[in-house]
Amino acid sequence: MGTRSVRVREPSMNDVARHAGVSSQTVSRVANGLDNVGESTKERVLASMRELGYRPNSAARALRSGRFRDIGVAMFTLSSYGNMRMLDAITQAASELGYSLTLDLMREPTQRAVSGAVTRLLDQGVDGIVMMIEAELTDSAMAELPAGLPVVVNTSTARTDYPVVDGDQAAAGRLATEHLLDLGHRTVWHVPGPVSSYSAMRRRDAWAATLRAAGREVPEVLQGDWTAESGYRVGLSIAERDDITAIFASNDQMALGLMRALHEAGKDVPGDVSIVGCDDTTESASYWPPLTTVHQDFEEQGRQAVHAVVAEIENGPVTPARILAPVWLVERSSTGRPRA
Amino acid sequence: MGTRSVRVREPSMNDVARHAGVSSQTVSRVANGLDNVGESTKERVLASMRELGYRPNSAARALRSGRFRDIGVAMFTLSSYGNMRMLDAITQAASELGYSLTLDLMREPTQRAVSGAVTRLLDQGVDGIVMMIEAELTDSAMAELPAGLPVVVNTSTARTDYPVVDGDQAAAGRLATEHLLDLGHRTVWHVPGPVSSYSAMRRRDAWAATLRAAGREVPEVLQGDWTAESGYRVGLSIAERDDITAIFASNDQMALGLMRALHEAGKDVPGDVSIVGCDDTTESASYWPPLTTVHQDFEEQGRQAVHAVVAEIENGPVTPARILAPVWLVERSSTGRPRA
DNA sequence: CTGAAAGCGCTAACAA
DNA sequence: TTGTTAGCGCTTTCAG
Repeated sequence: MGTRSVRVREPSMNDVARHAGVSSQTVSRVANGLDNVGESTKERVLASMRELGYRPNSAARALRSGRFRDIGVAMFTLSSYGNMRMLDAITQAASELGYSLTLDLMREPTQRAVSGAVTRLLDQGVDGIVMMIEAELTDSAMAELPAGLPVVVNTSTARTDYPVVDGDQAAAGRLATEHLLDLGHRTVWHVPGPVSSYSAMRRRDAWAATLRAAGREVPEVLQGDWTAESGYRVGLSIAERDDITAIFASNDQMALGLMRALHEAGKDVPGDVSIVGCDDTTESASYWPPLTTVHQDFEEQGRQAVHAVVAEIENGPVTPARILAPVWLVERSSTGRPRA
Repeated sequence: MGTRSVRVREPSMNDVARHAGVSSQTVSRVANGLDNVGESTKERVLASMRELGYRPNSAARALRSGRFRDIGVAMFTLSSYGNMRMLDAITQAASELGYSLTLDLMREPTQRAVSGAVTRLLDQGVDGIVMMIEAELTDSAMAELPAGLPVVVNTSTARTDYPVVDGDQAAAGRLATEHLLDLGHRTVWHVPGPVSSYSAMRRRDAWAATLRAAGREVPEVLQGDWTAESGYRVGLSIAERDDITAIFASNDQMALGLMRALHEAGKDVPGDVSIVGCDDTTESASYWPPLTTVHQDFEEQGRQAVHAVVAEIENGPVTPARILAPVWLVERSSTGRPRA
């Protein structure tokens, strides 16, 4: 303990080979778990490895084999609940498949930032990339990707030449809206996420379509930007209106802000206004009141994304699939029938 | 354009050298930004690089130089607000210093899990490791680390032979408690995080010490486990008691759960009970009521951790520092004077 | 089942 | 300022 001195040379395969009295080739075979090695030889090699504290040199291996067994993840802020959950699932899935994970965060939603992230990841030597981007810049940024690089994108885009994994945002918008309509509300108002977001756009479209299909009026949108703060501002702006009895917020944070504004204005949720969120963050069950929301299976999305890149890495280009993770409504206490 | 075909060989330094009519050594110098290269030669090489789409091979570089310019992060769940923020800051700081980041998540708080993570990171070839662990297993697990490996730990432990970066948990507990006492509360109750957590323990100790220093009774602890759910359960269990007027919860989520239980029981916050949280999560400002809490500078911690490992990587062992990031109280609406 | 030879792409050390 | 030589630790290929 406490002897954290200068770094010494790590033992190499040659060292192990010499120690075990075999060729370095045999050591390599043992290290890679190949079966064309005699039982006793294998034992001997394993023993030497242990004794010497051998650790394979991934640089040498990668140099030789051209594979790093490393996948890169490029995404914007971790602070979004969905991103965080997906990253969690991605790390787990990657490690289960024997891949390590290199993370690169993009600071701004610009094409430059995306290219920068991809470049850094590529320079680093990743075998494939999972891109978690949801803005419009996707397409042009993706055009720069080197041909043949396995890539999986989180949010659907116009392009269709790489696998896409996403939640079923259309269903999310529909489920939330139908729930409110079923409760007897005349129509449903909507607080969408930023216009640059594909997910937000898809939820919004589904909300409007559901309303139209039911023959209801489609109110003007109450623009938000994903933050609770924006939900709060929206809430303040409509707190005095008695004609608004049902609101679908495109994420839980905005729903939270909305409820805070309503509380401050002395309105009751769900007595005066029913609120539905989206994502089902861990804490939404503890909001006041506990939030009715649409659950997204981010874990599933993360897992699918990794499986898709790894499949591409190991088996070459596949016909790009488009995977939609299911969503479902979680009914809690922020919704109810409108007052008679 | 959908031409994601088979991968072709990437151009090497030799290719660039041939193309530019110089030696591969010169290309290397240009690639590394050394200044002992003629201006015109440099231009020519740069042009060739661009034309051929040259990208340095990090495996070869790492093999030769023994450095990957990669730091590993081992941590438990991403779902804790603090971890998430720190990881965010760590990624940013690493990329600013020209390091890439490999992430490994440990699934359970066991020694085995920690060793596993370290092993994977080491096999991957990281130059240093930032460990974000806060349980007691730290010490024994750390004992296994190879000598000479730059390591920074997030939570203080008994060991002192590697740099430690942490928030000032003692100040957090003191600030929260003093705030409530200053408001006129007779004493302050406490909902600590799990007993296995060092941070929780330190906040708790500070809470008790502050109470004792003020000559107040130190009530029994209301045990939580970081989740909002546990805060809710605690809240339910004390909802009927009129002698409890002030509670310090060791994180914001537990405070949220606590407030939900109090609301359900018809109690007013802060009218009947004042609540202080800890961490200052983004959403705590939108809780109902907006939460008074102790702000932790997780960004600072992440940044410091990276700077510390990188310093160790680049300059060799340093005398291990113990860095405490400052905390401060953020007063919002969940605290007030007790009823007369 | 085992070994020898060659070389992946790069940089450190030296020479010109 | 530029080039030459060698070799990092491993795996691929080919021989035995």
